[in-house]
Amino acid sequence: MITLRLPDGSSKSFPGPVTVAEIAASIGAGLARAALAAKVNGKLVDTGYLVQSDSEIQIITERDPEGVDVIRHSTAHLLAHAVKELFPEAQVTIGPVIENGFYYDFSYKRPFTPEDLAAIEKRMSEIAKKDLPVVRREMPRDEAVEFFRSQGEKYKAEIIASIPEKDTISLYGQGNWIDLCRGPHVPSTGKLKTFKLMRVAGAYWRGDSKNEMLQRIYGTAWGKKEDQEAYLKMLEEAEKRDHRTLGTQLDLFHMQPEAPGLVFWHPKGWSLWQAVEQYMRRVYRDNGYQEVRGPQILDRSLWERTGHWENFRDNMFTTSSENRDYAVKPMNCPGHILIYNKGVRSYRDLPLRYGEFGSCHRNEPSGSLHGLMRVRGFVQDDGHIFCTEEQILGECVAYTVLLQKVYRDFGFSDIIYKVATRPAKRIGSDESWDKAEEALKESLRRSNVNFSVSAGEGAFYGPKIEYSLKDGIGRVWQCGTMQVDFSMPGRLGAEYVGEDNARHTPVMLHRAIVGSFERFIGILIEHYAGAFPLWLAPQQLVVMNITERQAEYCTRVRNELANQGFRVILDLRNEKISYKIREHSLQKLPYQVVVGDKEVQAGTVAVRTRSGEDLGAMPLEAFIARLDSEMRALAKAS
RNA sequence: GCCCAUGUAGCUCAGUGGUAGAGCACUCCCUUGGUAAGGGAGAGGUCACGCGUUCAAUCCGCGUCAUGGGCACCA
Repeated sequence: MITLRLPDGSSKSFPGPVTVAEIAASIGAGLARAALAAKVNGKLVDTGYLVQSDSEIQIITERDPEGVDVIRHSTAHLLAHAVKELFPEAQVTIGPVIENGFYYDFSYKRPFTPEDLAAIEKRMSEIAKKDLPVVRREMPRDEAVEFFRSQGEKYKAEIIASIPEKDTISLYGQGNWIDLCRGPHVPSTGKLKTFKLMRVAGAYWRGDSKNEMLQRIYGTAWGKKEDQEAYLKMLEEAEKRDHRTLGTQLDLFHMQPEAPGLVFWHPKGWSLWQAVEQYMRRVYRDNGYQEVRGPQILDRSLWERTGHWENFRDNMFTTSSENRDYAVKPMNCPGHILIYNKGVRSYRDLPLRYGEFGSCHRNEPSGSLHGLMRVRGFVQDDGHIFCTEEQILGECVAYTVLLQKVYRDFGFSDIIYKVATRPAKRIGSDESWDKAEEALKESLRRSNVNFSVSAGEGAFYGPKIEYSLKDGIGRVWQCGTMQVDFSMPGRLGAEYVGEDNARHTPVMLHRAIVGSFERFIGILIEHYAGAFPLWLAPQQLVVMNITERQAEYCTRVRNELANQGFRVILDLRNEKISYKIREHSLQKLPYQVVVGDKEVQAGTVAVRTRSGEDLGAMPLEAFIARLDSEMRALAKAS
């Protein structure tokens, strides 16, 4: 007798061992049809799994996240099956589930083309329609290695050979096709109805750039058709708000072949930059940072002392003159230490905080460049805090509070926290690491936030907190960082005189809130889809006339708004008002001011918002008061 | 850096082995019109760059550069 507990709390008994499919059928015909897999005592299994003892069981369908994952995994198999039918020489490797879908890597003599993709997708649908049962079977490891080797699947054999010898391997087959897999999978290929192949790309075998390149096919798969449609729609939306597209449309910036990975900021883009920079400058000023500025290039010998010349030589831009070698700075910290070192510091000076809008250059690999998100020249809101180990906690607590306020002001409310702890290869004593890691964690606890720990992911010179924000369409970007550094102050000879009148090496904290301005502005562009809140908008207002008769009045209104500190443009062109409104709406200006004879006569302005709302006519002073209060409220989510 | 694709007017994109086209933008003219495109005319391109094949190359081949999608990298 076997008793099963169901998620609703009820129980069901069976006279002997019973499969998941039979259990589902005993509950209802509908559930039997919908069953994709099951969770037995928390473990995900196939519908063919035989339950042999009392268990907690939950039938998994496409409504469960696990069900969608099973569908995606099985669709990856379906893809491999179709590829093997169409291209028998192709060798299979791995095909995992990823966010929103799956991929499968193949080794083939030539890259797959978009036409191949269409043919493969068609074949996948055909195989799915046949509703082939998906069958699990098990095999000792060595037998499995032999099996795949005999099939000419050397990659698969290699993967299995790296599994411990004693383990039993599970294989999944459908029709005449078979693959190594942990499972679980859907009961039959007919369950796979909603999928789409997205693209082909190269990917290294086992993720190592020393290995050969495989052909990776990406696909998306869903339980419900509507979910896939919503996903494809979301992709379209994301494409529309791509910062590169908007950068051109809104005339913010451009890049060109003479300067790959470097940005030409146009007037409107630079205006946006300045809004961010001036805000961040206030952040420095109001939080105990002294703004500094170091030189752009520094002698090679300095980079040898920091270790950069040895470790990052290929990624640094260098230049030489009069028999001296220089490197364009890839980071700002050495400069800050050199400033710190000029003079004798006392423990009374600590914590000492420097902040810089530091311009750095790194020769990133050509293939990694990506719009504003990954560039070769960038500016960081780079701050360094010199302090004692005891002061780390207090500094981190204050920093997290500050970062939260900054992100909120920019319109981001969702922040993700991660602490990266000591790696195997590291410097510094275990006591120091203990103290520093605990300080980072404790600072987050005191901020009352949830955080995850990435064990071993810290830098060799110290642990760090990584702060990521979630944008308007749910994408996550890592921007902020707080890193403890036990190494660099010592390397460059930074010290302070302690209470004991002896010299000590300070701890240095590296911290940035927005990270790279370029990237952060790229994120802002996409977050707001170019419709920036008033305080960030490059052009906040436009004043336009209806006929020539109001030109002079419009000019006076423009001048007054400009005098009040607003970024305002004047549009007196000989065009219809609807034409002008359309144009400035497309340029996403927050407010449009219309002036016709009526307004001139009444001494008012007619105001229209970006969203198309007509605020009606009002005295200019009333409009300015409204703008002022909106500016004070700072950023609001779009 | 690696794989694949792409590169035609300021922008978005058609197109062809016989040196090119549209829409928008731009200039000029008409129009002075009240909340998302008024009308007409004009100007604008070494078809990314280099080398080949060819009587002839924007088109075919090779190379370079850049961009895009991934991979790898990211102090």
